[in-house]
Order: sequence, then structure tokens, then C-alpha cells
Amino acid sequence: MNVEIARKQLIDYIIQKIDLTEEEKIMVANAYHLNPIKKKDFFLKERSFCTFQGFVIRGTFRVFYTDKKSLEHVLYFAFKDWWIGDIASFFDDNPTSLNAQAMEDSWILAIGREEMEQLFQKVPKLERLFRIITQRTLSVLQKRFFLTVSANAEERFKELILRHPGIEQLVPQHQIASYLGILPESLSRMKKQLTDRNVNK
Amino acid sequence: MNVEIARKQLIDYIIQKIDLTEEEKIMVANAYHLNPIKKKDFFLKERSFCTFQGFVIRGTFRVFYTDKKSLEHVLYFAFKDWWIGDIASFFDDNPTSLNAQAMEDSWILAIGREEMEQLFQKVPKLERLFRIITQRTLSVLQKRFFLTVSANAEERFKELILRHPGIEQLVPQHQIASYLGILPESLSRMKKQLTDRNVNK
DNA sequence: CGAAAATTTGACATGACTCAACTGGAGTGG
DNA sequence: CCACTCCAGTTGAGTCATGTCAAATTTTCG
Repeated sequence: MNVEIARKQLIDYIIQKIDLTEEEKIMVANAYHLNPIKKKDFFLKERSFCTFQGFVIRGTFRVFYTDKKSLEHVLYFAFKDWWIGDIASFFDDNPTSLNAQAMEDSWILAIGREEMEQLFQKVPKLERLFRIITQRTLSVLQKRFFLTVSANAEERFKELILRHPGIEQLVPQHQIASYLGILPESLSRMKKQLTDRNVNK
Repeated sequence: MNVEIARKQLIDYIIQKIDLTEEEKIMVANAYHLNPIKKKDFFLKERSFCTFQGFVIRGTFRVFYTDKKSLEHVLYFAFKDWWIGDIASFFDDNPTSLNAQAMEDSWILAIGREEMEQLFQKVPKLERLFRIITQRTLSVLQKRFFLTVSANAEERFKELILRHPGIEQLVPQHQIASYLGILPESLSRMKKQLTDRNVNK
């Protein structure tokens, strides 16, 4: 993976959302640096202050937090062209509670907080971009929240499969369970029940 | 309630977050109009396209959505100086799934989508303000989500009381249950159990 | 191959739901 | 000021989805 190609991918993504002059494209592109992340390594680690905003170039990540009982809860899976970062931690300078772990060898374009502030000064339009991205994220999380409080595990599972066909091939089952907010045992039983029901038809 | 006082309250709030020149203050203030909302009336109604962003001047709102089984789920309660609106609907022009209902006679400063876009053009700094506000909202929702998936109803209840002392005097119990994601019966039983436990000590 | 991890299965426990009945207070009209 | 209604809250009995813990089985990968 080559940094120029990665930066082009980022710029292609950005100009879908806001217009940039050629000069601005260069400034934005150069502010980001390419990080290879090996499978199982972390881009974000909870309790860490070292926060970056990342844009996934290649690979898959699971973004999760750990609760009091040391159980991990997946907030989302991130693929190509997804953003990764704890915005609250990034901008407010407090330790993050999120982890982002590579599930395969991956590449991320990342930017640190100070570079980001400088970039915002050079290219104020980016405020708009990040306002829009944050709004999208908020809206997605709101839907996820509503589904979590108003649907049972089976409905949530079906929704995930519908929205993300093929995810079962990409992500091990116990992590899907963690995304759904149930235990691996429960997901296993649920799937058995689903196939049993189909067989009996 | 007088529109000048309301606008002053809004500007006082905004300048805590970003700097504005006197001229900008006036432009921002004038873009917002004052709405009185009677108890039980709605500022936002699901399936409606008529979306506004609102800033609560006085009063209390419950912001909720209705699920497939016609159960209402409270997303949050909004008091003085809180924002109300469905950002996704507001900016992307699709019908909202949120309701915001006044729980007492209330006043809101509101702005429509087009006025907002014009205002962004006149005062681009506002992009930054709304980026920051949306980030805060996102971060709060993320915490709420984590609590929902990793704590039981009792822990969530205690957290609410801790974060919002006195909320039980402001909001009827069945709506607190709705916020917690449980039925009124369950909350009633839980509270009984809590006091019983204390009595037996 | 062999160890470690993931998944499945079983037996049982439990938190929250469901439905229904009852209680008590707030407001309303006679 | 009482009787009446309405709504919120409480209580009870039974059910169900999911959790808990433990063991067996399968898959993954060094």
C-alpha cells in the first residue's frame, strides 16, 4: 500500500461530500499519514490519550469498549472508507473508552489533533465536512439505539444481516454476538432455532 | 416570554462555545423565531417533514419515538438551553422518526432548514458550533448506548438519578421507565425492592 | 499434529415482560 | 363537597428471552 494511492482514496471520498480546490486537496491529503496496522493490533486503545482520527484504506476493524465486568461490546465494524476515532476524546482531550482492533492486516490514514486544528484553519470548509460526518454517525447510532431498545436479539440479527450481507463471512460469530449485545451461546442457539424452523417448513 | 430575552439567552449560550462579533450575534439572533408550545403540544412530530432545529428557552420536553408495537421510547428529556431536533431529518430532508412533546407550557427558539443554510453562509463559524454540538450529542448518546447494553435496569436507574437529581419530581414515573427502556410495572417493582432493601438494613 | 480458540449443547437461573386486578390521587361536573 | 371518571402507580401470577456455568465438539492455525 502506497501513501499516494491512499491519499487519493481519501480525497475521492471527501469530494463526494464537499467541494475542494486543487490546492485544498493537497493540503488535506498531506495532513494525513499512512499507518499499517497488523492483524490484532490496535489503532485505538482505551484509556489512551494518544488519539487520532482514522480513515480506513484497506482492512477491517472492530470498534469496541470494555465494561465493568470486562465484557467487550462491539460498537461497530469498520471497513474501507469508514472513519474510526473517538470524537469526544479527540477534541476534548480526555482518555478514550474505545478500542479499535484490526481483524486483518489493514491500512489507515490518520491525523493527530494538532494537525487537525491546523488543517481546519487552513481549510475551514472541513468544519462542514466533519459536521456532516458527525451528523451521519449520530443518526446511525440513534437508529442502532432504537433497534436495541425496541427489538429482540433475533430481529436485531436479521437487521444486521440485511444491512450487511456477507458479514458472517468477514467477522467471527462471537463478535457478531457482541455487536448484537448477546452472548455467543445465545447467538448460537438462536441460529440453530432459525435453521430448525426453516427445515420444518 | 419576550423574543429579545430569548435571543439573548441563545447568544449567551453560543458565545460560550465560539466567538461571535456583534454583527454576527445580530444575524444569528434574528434568524431564530420564538415559538410558544403549550403543554402536551408537539414541537416535532414523527413522519413530519416540517423540521426545525429548536433551542429550549423555558420548559421541559420529552423526545421519543414510537416502535412497531406502538410503544414509546424516550430518547432524552430536554430542559432550558437544550437543543431539540432530528439532525438527520433536518439536513437530509427525510421524514423524522422523533417526537418532541412539551411536558409543561414551554418556549422554543426555532430555525428552519433554509434559514439555517443561509445563516451558515453568512456566519460560517456556525459550522464549527454545530460540529461541536453534534459531537457532544454523539458522545452523550454513545455513553447512553453503552450503559444500555452493559448495565441492568437498576444500574441505569441509579445512573440517571445521579446525573439528574430531582428528575423524579419533574417527570412522571412511567416516562422515566420509558427512558430506561423498561415497563412502568418493572420500574415500580424495582423501586419497591430498592426501598425494601434499605429498610432491612 | 497439537494447542488454543470458537462454537455448540445442556441444565438451570433470572430479569424483565404480560396481562389482569386493584389502589389512590387529580380533576370535573352536578 | 361529594360522586365519578381517568390516569398513574402498585401488586400478583405466570411466561419468556437471555444469561450463567460447565462440558463436549469443531475449527483454526502455529
